[in-house]
Amino acid sequence: MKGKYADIIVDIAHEKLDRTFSYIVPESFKDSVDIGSAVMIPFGRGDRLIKGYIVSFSDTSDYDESRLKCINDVIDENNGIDDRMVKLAAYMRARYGGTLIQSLKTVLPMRKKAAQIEHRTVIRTADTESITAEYGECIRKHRTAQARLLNELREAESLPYELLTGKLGVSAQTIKALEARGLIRIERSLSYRNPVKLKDGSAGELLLSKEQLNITDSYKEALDKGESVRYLIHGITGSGKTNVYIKLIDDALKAGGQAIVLIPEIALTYQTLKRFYSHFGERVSVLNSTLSPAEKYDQCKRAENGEIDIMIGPRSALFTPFKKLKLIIIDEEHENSYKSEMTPKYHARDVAIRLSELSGASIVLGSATPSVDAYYKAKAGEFTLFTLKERHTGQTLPDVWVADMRDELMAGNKSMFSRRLSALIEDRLSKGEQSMLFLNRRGYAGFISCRECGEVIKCIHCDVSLSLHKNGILVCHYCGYEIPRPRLCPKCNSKYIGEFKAGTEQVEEKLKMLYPGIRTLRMDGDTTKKKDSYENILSAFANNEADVLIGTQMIVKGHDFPNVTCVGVIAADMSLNAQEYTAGERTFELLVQAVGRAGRGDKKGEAVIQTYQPEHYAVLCAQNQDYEGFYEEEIAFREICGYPPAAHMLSVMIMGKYEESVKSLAETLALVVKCDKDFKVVGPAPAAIGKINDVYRYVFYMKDESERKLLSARERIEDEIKKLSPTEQIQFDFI
DNA sequence: AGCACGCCGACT
DNA sequence: GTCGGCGTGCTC
Repeated sequence: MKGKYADIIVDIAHEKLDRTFSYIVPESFKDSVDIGSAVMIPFGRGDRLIKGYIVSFSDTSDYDESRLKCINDVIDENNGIDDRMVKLAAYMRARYGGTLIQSLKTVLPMRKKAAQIEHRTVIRTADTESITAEYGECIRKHRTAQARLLNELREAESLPYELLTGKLGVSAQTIKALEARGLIRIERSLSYRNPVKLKDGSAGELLLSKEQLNITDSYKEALDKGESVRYLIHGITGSGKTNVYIKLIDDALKAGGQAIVLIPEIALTYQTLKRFYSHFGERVSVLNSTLSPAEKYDQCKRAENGEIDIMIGPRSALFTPFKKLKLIIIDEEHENSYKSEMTPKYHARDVAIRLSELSGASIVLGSATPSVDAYYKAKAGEFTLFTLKERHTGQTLPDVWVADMRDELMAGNKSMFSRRLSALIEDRLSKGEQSMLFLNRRGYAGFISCRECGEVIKCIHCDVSLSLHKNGILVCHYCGYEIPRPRLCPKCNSKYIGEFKAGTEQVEEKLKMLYPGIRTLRMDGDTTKKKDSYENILSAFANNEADVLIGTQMIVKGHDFPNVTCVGVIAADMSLNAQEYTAGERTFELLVQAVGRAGRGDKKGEAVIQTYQPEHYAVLCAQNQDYEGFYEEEIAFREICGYPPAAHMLSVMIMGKYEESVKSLAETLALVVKCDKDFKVVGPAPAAIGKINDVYRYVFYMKDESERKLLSARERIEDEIKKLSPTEQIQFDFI
């Protein structure tokens, strides 16, 4: 039970503070605190009040008991479910690195009532001349820290506070000193967010096919026995996965349980939600990015109090504090957005599996193109595989053509559209039907390929394409191998070798040149920057306001356009040559999805995949919609090369302002693991994006079949970091 | 992270 | 001698 003392993690993300501190629990708070509670505690010499989280209780303390301080206040009471969440955070800390407080904040994200996020900016209040004068003064007086800051301010009007204390190594008191002298001021800005409301629908009847019943019956059986299950549903688009989910949730709810449904943010549309609302009404709640932190907090409280039973949302909805969690569903399980980009860089699928273990819940993954990872788990018996092959809408799959762009060049066609695709677009124009042109921009990081034979210049060590740098040198971002850019194709001696150039703008221009009067819509990073423009473009296209929609990744997901009967993939290769081992998987997924956009109405669709590598299995299998075939090829590749899921991988990224010190730190850290163990360390080398905002990035990788070995390697690196306490930032990524 | 302590160079 | 910037170490 609760003891006299509470072990508390303080809300400061720093390795040196990444441990618990003991505090006395005053008698008056005994009833309101529990594991996971947020409390205010006096910390440090000045006894300044900071926030902390209780992670455990004890009756004894290793620390001098007379020097223990008291908990000052309880900010957030809770009812004990957070024991599980603290364990989940501990798992995430152990698996993905970082500090426990970072993991805790991920897991207990909505515990702050604050409706706004504070952001600090340092703004200079003097003109350039006086700053320069002051700078000279500081140099003379050897005030190096102030000089560094003033030097930056000569160039910039304002700088983010965190940048100064982090990358520049200027301490808070130096900033305060300059503020006191009236040279700068610190501005605190608050950002707000607007809420979005959804309406309820009315209940409808669910008709399930034999295939679908197979899944739901099996679940019901396990549920009756009080067992939990792990399912992977491989269901082609239109096979009615959502109806299966609804039935599963229905059963879980009837058994007194609660459910979490994860959906990629992009698929979180009104139509999808409506289906859940119409079945479960007010028992459903939705978390999305448009909710303010205060609203998210309210939703969590409702879940905790049992006012709702189903939470739908992206990745973070996984941390809904349900007391009787019985089912976790992850739809479109292969989606990249389930992987967090922030420390801890967790994957929702893996964390969900751990959460299901901690709470005794079942877990159901669903996808039209399951991730190699999940399929591998299913093959290994960790998940039960179900396949949905029938389309309940009765639509047929489109005819898919592969256009070999090498042949096009040989036939004298130097344009970016193959003859087949041109013919189809013309045909659709005459019939008043619509086309979609999908431009694969993934891996557009300047690889070099031969337009005649399709050869791509690759690294001799790593089997990834080399990137062209501005100085004309080809560099491997895995191992650092470099060669000068060749003039002729090393395979066929053709001089048609170079960077592949094709942006959405160029495609649009070319189309307008070829077909004057054609109405086009363009959707990419540039055109969707404005708020709501994403929805606007899609609805304009749905209203037949354009003949062709040109876009990147974002047009292949979600929305159905019944009048689209032609889909063209301009350059399928681009993602094949991305510098990631998942390039094949990503390409296959994108192609299957893109092709699936054609013929969603009653009219039959056609699709053209343009490529320089028509023989690549990702292209061939996408053409035939052959998932099994693709998986077999892909897993063979992963096994041979020792990539996940056949092995685990740990990447270490070092980021800092000075390239030399970043590089040497990377080498030092790599050496820690290089010399003493038998597993392969690749690199260090500059990261795929070697410099962002003047911050240099170096990276090295380790691959091994043993998860434990890699995690212990990470611990050793973390120890070394603690010892050196460098100014550079280090990020781990474990797959 | 942020605060106190104490070292060391600069200036009266 | 003192003043004050800036590195160092500690925080229950």
